[in-house]
Amino acid sequence: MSDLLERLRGRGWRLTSQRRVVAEVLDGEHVHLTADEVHARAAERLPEISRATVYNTLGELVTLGEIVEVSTDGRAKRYDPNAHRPHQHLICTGCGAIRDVHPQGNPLADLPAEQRFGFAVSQAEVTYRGLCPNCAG
Amino acid sequence: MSDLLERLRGRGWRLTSQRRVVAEVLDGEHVHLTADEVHARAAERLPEISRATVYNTLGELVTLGEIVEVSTDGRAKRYDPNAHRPHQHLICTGCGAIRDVHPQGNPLADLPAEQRFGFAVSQAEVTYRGLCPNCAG
DNA sequence: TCCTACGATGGACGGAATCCAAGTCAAGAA
DNA sequence: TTCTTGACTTGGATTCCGTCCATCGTAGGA
Repeated sequence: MSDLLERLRGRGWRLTSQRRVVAEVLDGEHVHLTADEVHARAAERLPEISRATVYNTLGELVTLGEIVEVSTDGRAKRYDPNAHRPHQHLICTGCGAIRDVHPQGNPLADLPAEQRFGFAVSQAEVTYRGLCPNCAG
Repeated sequence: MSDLLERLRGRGWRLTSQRRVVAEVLDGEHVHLTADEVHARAAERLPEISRATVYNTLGELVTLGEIVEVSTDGRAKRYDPNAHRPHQHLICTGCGAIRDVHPQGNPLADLPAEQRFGFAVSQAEVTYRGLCPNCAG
């Protein structure tokens, strides 16, 4: 059993076949899938799984901090299984491909106190955009 | 007539009452409105204006670079009329309020060449999140 | 093995945005 | 000024993404 499933069990999760399959899909693919893509891959192994269950499970995994929601454009959210290493995203403006990137520096430190307007700023998310090699050709 | 309408005319826009009203709404309010809020404010002056027209006009203004689309959460997109001065956004995780902020430094420079994977990176968008003074209370 | 509360199901529902065919009108031409 | 035309507007239907809900099923403890 994967580390992910171990952790979920440790948190008191009831281990159903549906949750197992969703977790395995995310654990196996290190890409950024939409909920529908997760559902499609899960349904290959467990044909009766419903979309509602996939949405529920994804939401729970996000709450537990095991995966991260990525809202790139205004389209469907994507789910990033690489939640334990902090990173940012680089998105192709042509085809929408997403890569994890690790910029230097700390963007949080770049926001001076007088630019915080009394907010308790806790997070800085950076999205880089540009054309990928394929789309630039 | 406002500068914005001047520029649009210069670009060959047919100047309809609907477009004029939408442009005026955005020019007047320096907040981040949703398409529906733009429609509501526009309808105060031009009751028959349709949602489709508001969406069309917003899309055209985005293409022309006069306004910027902001996808904060998974909810409705917001439109930022402050497109000519580069800036980033600070969003309250409690109430969703948005402020324009001007961080120091250049996030684009923080992405080393070996982290660009051949992309022609042209833009870096930073979203800060935290609790605003009201929500922190 | 039995119980039961937690989880799964799938169809209905909702908001956001787009599409489309038909009607309207801004602005250049005469 | 009036005419003409293609760009623009309209609103209802449609799609897409996601959530809700009543009902059914089942994991896992007793």
